[in-house]
Amino acid sequence: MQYSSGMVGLRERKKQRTRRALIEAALRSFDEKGFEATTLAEIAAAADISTRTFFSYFASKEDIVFHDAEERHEMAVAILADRQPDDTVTGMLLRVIDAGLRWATSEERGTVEDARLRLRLVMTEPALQARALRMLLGNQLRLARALHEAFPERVTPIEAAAACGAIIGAIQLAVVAGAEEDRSLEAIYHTGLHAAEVVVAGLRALDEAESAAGSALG
Amino acid sequence: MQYSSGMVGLRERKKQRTRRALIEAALRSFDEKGFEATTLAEIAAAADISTRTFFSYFASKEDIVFHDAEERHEMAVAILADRQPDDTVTGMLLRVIDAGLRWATSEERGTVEDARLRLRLVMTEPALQARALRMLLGNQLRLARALHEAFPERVTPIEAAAACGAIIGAIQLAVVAGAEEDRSLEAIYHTGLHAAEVVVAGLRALDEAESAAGSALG
DNA sequence: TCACCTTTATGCACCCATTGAATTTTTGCA
DNA sequence: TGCAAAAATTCAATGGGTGCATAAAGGTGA
Repeated sequence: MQYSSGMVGLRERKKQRTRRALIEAALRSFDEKGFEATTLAEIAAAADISTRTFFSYFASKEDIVFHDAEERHEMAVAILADRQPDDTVTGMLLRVIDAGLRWATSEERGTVEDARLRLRLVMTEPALQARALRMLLGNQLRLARALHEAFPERVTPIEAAAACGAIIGAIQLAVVAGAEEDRSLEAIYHTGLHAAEVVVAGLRALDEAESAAGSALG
Repeated sequence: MQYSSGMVGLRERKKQRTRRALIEAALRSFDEKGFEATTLAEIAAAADISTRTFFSYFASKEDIVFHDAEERHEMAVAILADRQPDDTVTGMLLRVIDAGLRWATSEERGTVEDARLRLRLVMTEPALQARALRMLLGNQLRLARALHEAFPERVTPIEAAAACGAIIGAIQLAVVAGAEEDRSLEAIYHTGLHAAEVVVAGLRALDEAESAAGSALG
């Protein structure tokens, strides 16, 4: 049952190799020439397949960049799935956020350069930004559903949606706003966490003190 | 200085008439056949211009749907621009939110049908959703800058971004999540307000009581 | 009213992503 | 080896979008 890469046939191995080749060729080209300037024909040629065949690997040019987004989301949902009796809504949400931010800024499976490139591309290329935002919206919806299922007695579906939308929306905007200056991945990570803390404390807290930097995270 | 439609030349009037014709023809067709199924050629033909000329009126097919989004955003920024000494961050933000929600769900300048159609299109058509999200992100950034300028002593630029991202992100997700059932425009308006209140109170409040429906709004 | 300049509009030739259909090549397996 | 299924290829077409050169108005001063 496990696809441990040794017991699968030639067919599957070849497919994975082509997939890898496509991703690497595309990312290299996006890096050098930009996303728009890179044509599908070039990407396909670099991986030795016809342009038509490209579409049996990815549904669109944009999808190459987000090829591993699904597992990230599954990780987030998995965290919510095993709620313990003494878990709190904010506690679990912050755990999800922390894991997600680490994922985006450290990137275990690829190099750190990949993470940096991806961030740059999404900030720069309109088509990728649009795709990323749509994906983010979809994932937020699923996350909200998972949150409500984890805490059915504390949050309504709408409140779960508000909570997920708020915390992810805050992080997203804070990161984008802070990205104007050249920043390290660590700085981005901390900006995201700070934004999350503001949301946990509530906007009202912004009016009650000079700064809302609290102790939301252990 | 005022463009009162009587003192402008024939050139300008003709341009506005063509623009109107494009918008109306396009929206009607989007409504009847869907966004994707409507081609630029049809839209242009309905307004009696060549398809090439279409692009001197709108930069893309999607832009027709959001033709009046800019003034909405200017209204939001205008609210923040005249902060009074006793205004609070959350108070002003809620005022902006309330105005924006009313704008989207009541639509003074067009019919209510226009508002309903636009919501349906954005929920349904991937291309429009992507465009809407990108526009929303840009507007949030500008709103965050305006918020920081209105309260430079209370919120840092990052906190302003977190606040705007949180409240708009919460509303967005709550509205999208709640849109699965057929809902009236009033119901959408109230869902949005409820989401905003959750954010104002803070996510932590979700853990402190059974429900977080508070009295954030007078 | 005419000549002249500036804005708009158009036609045309492209590029590129994406899709459908028909066909051919590969691979897995009996 | 031979055959069925999966994958890759070829070919054609659609549709959004752009650059460019040219034509048609519209505005303006003399």
